[in-house]
Amino acid sequence: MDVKAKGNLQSDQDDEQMELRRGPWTVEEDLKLVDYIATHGEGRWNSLALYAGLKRTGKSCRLRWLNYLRPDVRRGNITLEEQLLILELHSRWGNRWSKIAQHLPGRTDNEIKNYWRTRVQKQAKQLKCDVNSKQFKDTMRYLWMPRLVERIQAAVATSTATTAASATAGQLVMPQGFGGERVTQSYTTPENSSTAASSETQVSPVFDSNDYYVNVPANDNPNPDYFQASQTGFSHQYSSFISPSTNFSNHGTDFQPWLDGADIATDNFMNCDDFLFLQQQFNFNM
DNA sequence: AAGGGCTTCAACCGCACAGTT
DNA sequence: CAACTGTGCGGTTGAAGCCCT
Repeated sequence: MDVKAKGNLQSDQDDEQMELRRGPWTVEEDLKLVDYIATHGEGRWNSLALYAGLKRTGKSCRLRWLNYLRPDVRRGNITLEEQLLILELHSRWGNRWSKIAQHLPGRTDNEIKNYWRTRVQKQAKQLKCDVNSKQFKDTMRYLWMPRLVERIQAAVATSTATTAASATAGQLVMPQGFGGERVTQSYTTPENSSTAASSETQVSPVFDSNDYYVNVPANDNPNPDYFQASQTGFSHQYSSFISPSTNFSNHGTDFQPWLDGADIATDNFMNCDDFLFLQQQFNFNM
């Protein structure tokens, strides 16, 4: 057996004692793991694997449980709100996937990491720019994120027209001014996490009214009105980074891809027009 | 229909670090 | 204090499914 892990002596010993399984988990293995944890709880993964009769490493059991079998794991497409939050939190913390995941209940760090690599990095690659470059970050901040905000607003406007908005216990509520709508959210931000237990917390799901700008160096801010706008309220933050006086200011009225109703898909935040526009911007500025 | 390329995501790996012995 | 053990994290891989020709 190919044992590459050298940092975990216990794993090596386990390998020597019995043939360890690798690769995809079977239904039987899943059931064993779930049953054992239901009875004995999680933790002590190496011994858990042994006592549960699983020919897996403790690490493998832990990963399978946390990323797949845990009852509160959310599956399915990343929603627009989640996309927005991921972009925002990544702009703050970088590849701190587990930290980001803490603010998206039910989403795992692995899932977020995969999302970033398959969607966001792919776009950067297609634009032939580095995902960590200022240009790409500005693109996220001034184009993709406002685009997502607009889409969320559009979706909310549609849903509230048919069903009365109801903020249920445990959900968070976007503040008034976020498109004038009350948007229930199920995630928490660093700013609200301490108060998330309250039944209705009036916080920004994406930005704290100060934090976002505090983290932007003065000479990194393309818009002199930016900070001032941030002082005046949540909605101004969004409007200000929708129309920064930068590379993207020549959108005029022609470029409003996020208002294209046909493109309101939850898993693609960039359509053909977006991409062509961005390519032009990048070529122009390079 | 087939097969080659691409995308997605579950799973693995190596490392770091904290706790325990 | 050193060795050992358990856990968590970020990076990477590879199998499976999808898409295109």
